[in-house]
Amino acid sequence: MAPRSRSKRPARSAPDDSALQRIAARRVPSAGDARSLAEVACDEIRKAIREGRVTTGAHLTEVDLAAWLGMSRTPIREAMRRLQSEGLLLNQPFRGALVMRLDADDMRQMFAVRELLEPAAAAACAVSAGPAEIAALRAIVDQEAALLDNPAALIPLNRQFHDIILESARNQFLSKAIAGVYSLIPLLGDSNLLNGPHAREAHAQHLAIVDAIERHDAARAEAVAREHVRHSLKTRLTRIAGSESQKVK
Amino acid sequence: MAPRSRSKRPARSAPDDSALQRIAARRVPSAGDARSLAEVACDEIRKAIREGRVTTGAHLTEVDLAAWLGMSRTPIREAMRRLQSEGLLLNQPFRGALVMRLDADDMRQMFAVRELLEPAAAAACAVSAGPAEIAALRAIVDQEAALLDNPAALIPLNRQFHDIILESARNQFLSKAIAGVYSLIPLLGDSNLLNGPHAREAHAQHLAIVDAIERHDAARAEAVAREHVRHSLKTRLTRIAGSESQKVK
DNA sequence: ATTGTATTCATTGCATACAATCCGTCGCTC
DNA sequence: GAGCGACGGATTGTATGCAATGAATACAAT
Repeated sequence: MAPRSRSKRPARSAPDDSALQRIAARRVPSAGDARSLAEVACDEIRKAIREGRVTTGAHLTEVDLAAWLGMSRTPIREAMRRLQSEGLLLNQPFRGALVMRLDADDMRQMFAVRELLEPAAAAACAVSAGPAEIAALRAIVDQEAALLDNPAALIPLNRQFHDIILESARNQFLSKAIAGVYSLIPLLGDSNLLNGPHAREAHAQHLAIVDAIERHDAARAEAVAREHVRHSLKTRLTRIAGSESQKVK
Repeated sequence: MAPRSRSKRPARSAPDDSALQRIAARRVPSAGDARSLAEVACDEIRKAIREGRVTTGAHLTEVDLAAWLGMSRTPIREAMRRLQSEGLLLNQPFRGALVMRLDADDMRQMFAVRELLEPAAAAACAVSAGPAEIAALRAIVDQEAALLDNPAALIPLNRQFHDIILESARNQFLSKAIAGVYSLIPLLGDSNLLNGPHAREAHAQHLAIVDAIERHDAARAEAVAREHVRHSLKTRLTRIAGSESQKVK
């Protein structure tokens, strides 16, 4: 435990470079930086969670985060509220907020919903995708093929792939529902794409999905997308089972 | 009226009373007026939208709402942000927020998602519902049977019915996804349950769903729930088509 | 030693003041 | 008369101060 750190406000002895960066960025908004500090805070906290720089169990307080990011509590409040409603943070009554933790059962629930939504999105995309969108999907899959051993490049491509399908499905409610689930994926730990064999299999499935979409074969797109989700869950569960043995509880 | 009923007590004058109050408040934390002003504002605005007291097109500003509800802009901001992320309000850059308007196409998109999620919830409920939950569902359907011509009573029953199914499905992500869609239903206008024939049909479908759940017949529960959603959409589209003729542009 | 109580601390809720920003308009120049 | 820039109103974004409250802890009494 590293709990009571009353002296969590050095602020003058420990110059916070990121804090300075934020202040500088605010004083010189000429670069078209129209983002509010609340959005900045949201993204920074999200990134910190994704990168594991804030551990599940540490309780984040408004003042600590404000000091960290060099802004006042107000935008921090707003960011924390947003992250709480997204499900990334868990509001602990008077003890700050915890980073939400998802166990294997949560993961299964989450993938059960993905297995409902993503195949539907793929099917809708197969129905309504135009040539431009199909070309964009094809381009992404082509890039993937050349980067199968480069997870750092693969991850944003994967995100783009799914985003394009979602947009082509032309259903804002479906998009929002899936986005609500996607935002919690960082809580599941490292991406599956760090796993070479999984990345190859996922790429093959992406390819099959694009082929089906190009032929406007909704049933096939749906089936492959469902298999894609199932395969992703299987990989994650296998990984968890492997690391379970070294968990000290 | 002014919901300004916050009881700020000195908390020092009556030791025994305050102690008892604290203990009671701890046992039932969500029952008292421990709601923050932001929550109050959220509920008030929601209610105003539901009751049509704010028209789509009027732009709500923070200061106006703050004056209306007798609080400062800070909790209003929080409430507006929440309603925006729920999709009830549309943030207009620097001109206040609009009440979101959904057209027939939005409605179809929304029901397409409901048709994915709600049958899945009914199926999961059929698998995992215990006797207590089945009894609760049965009780609601029984009450419905006696109130088929009383929409004001039917509407909360309907909500409870779906809530119990959702909880019994034991999937927090499914619940959140459906909740995200449900919260926008007030934007669709009056409830279908104001329509007598529809209310009867909906009740019959509820009954069939409970029967299936009681027999743990997931496939049947899923099929009836899907039909339930489809029927609801059909009723709404019919109503819209009827009122379309009197719409000026 | 254990229990009940008072104090202190950490944290949030809310209000208010101020700065930044956007849009429309008016006046100025050419 | 037309283009253009500055000003003003409206609205939101941010900082900060204060009050309230829950939790932890030290302390006294039995």
